[in-house]
Amino acid sequence: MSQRNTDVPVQTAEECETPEARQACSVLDAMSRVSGKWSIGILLMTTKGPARFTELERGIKGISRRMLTLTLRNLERDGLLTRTVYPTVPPRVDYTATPVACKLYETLLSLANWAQQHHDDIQRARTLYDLSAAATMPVESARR
Amino acid sequence: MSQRNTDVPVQTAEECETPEARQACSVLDAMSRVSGKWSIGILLMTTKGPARFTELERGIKGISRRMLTLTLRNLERDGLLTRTVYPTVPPRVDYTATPVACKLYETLLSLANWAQQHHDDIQRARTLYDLSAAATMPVESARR
DNA sequence: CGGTATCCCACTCGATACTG
DNA sequence: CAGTATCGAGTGGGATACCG
Repeated sequence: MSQRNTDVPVQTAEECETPEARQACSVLDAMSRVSGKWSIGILLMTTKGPARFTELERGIKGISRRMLTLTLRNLERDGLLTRTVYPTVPPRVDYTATPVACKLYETLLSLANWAQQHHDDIQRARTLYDLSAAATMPVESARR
Repeated sequence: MSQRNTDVPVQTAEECETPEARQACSVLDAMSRVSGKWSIGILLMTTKGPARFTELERGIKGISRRMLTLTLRNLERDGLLTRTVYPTVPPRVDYTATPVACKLYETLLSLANWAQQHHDDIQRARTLYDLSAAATMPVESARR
């Protein structure tokens, strides 16, 4: 009910024979923790101090209650978020990133840097690729 | 036919108002280039020199022809892979990671390090979480 | 050898409504 | 306020078969 197929994508890093495959699995492993549309945004808002449910809901544009809850639960399950309930009326719940998550966030910044540096390169490569692909099959491109 | 929804997940980094949101988008952007089950493995094998189609197919355990082709095409489209065709008989195609992809791979290594360092923490957090979740709803856990 | 073409299922995510 | 429950669409990816 709470989770399903979240364990072991294909094989764990330990089960891989070659060291290269182990590294690939490790990367996959790390990425699966923060995959999904909303994990990064939530991590981002909770690494700078506790955030309440509604704070997150308002701070992350476009997220639905359902997805916020689901993503929070998954992050909590992985030990990346701590959930603190204050038994007040009305109820109040704080979410805070754990030290492990903060470490992760730091390494994600280098990814962000890469993306910012090469975003234009990639964009150009794409349009170029799409253009030449369209040129070789003009029928398909005209169909849309 | 070749691609579909690969452009702009929700909003581009430029469109984000707060600098935090822009970084979140950048990370998402970078991850979307290598998301999917096989991209990392392919990148891994092609950063150390050219690799042929069948080499990749054999080197990456569990991948199907279809997914190999699809992932190769996407990476090529983003300018992360160069595809070289030798008009011989039988045909021969080489795939090589571009310098941009090699830079990406370096930053992915820090992610791999994070995963390796904290894999056990996360595993422990999970079993703990699942155990206490099962304890609070014994009916659900007995149902499976 | 190096791909396409089809079919199909599982899972993710969004929308909406209800609740302690 | 901080969630759950339910439904339904879209997509990622596997299996299989065929092709230049």
